[in-house]
Amino acid sequence: MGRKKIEIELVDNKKARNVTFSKRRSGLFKKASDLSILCNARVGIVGFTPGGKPFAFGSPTFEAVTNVYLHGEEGESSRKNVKPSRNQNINKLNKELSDLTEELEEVDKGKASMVPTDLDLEELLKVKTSLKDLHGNIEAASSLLLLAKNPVHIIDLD
Amino acid sequence: MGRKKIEIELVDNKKARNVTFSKRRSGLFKKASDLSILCNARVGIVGFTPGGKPFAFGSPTFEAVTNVYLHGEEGESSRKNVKPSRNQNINKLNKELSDLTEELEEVDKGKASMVPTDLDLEELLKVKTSLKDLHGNIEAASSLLLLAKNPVHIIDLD
DNA sequence: CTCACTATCTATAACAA
DNA sequence: TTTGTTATAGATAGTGA
Repeated sequence: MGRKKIEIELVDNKKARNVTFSKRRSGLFKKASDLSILCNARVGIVGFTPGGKPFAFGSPTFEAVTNVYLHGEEGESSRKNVKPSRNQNINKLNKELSDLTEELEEVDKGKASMVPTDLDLEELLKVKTSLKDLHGNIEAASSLLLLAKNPVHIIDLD
Repeated sequence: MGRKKIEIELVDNKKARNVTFSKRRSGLFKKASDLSILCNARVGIVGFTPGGKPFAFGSPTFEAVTNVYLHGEEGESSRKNVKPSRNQNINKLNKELSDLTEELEEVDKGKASMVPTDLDLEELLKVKTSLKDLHGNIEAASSLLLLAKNPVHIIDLD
């Protein structure tokens, strides 16, 4: 699939590895998206980058996947029981995060109208980036939790 | 990628759709596996077939994905013995998150009524520190929540 | 990181069993 | 539904900004 055939084994060069990861992750997401659209299926992907950062993807949306675990869906054989208390914990975490995001945005706006210095804006950007990571963290955690509570079929390659 | 180009839209013929799903899901799993091996990443996939059946795949294993939340990296040791007291821990962590959010709100309010001075940086540092703490708490909460789960059963599909 | 380029390799659409 | 074949469409390795 490239200029040269490669073996499926750890890419030793760290920089090349990251580039490969970036490209292939995008490709994986597209494949998941295509599969979902072509076949009216739901696909969720979660994982960790080589650097340990969590990432998640959902098609049509991540919620569309997790919601089936949470509430089941019409026309489908019942998806078992899920304890509401635990779901609320997850929802609460997500809400806290949403609230935090709003707060930060307001802080940002406030600063913008307060003769901000360049340094301030930089700091805010960093903070916002951290927030974004947090969201990814929660999303991945939520999905994994939902999964874990509902045993599913695992398929092995090979 | 086939004899003919197709649009990415629902395959109307149901039989063809299922064949497509079956093949593309395999392809997706392989892509996930390759990505995981090539880049030393962890990838988990979950979803529902057109027929509503759940499916999942993990590389290197599904547990390897979830374990990052448990132990940060390798190790799948003591996840079997879950203590009932965990709920208390979860609630406690959730409360801490709420408190942190309140703190941030106060920081925000403080800013709003404050004349922009060099104190801005101080406030920003507070926010950043709070965020860092939040991050840690969320990860801890996630881990505890994960601990509360049932083991993912590895069984053959269908 | 991300984007562009493009020669090659890979996945798969259409068929068939 | 699953598997195999084959012609093509699509993904990407290597490289450079």
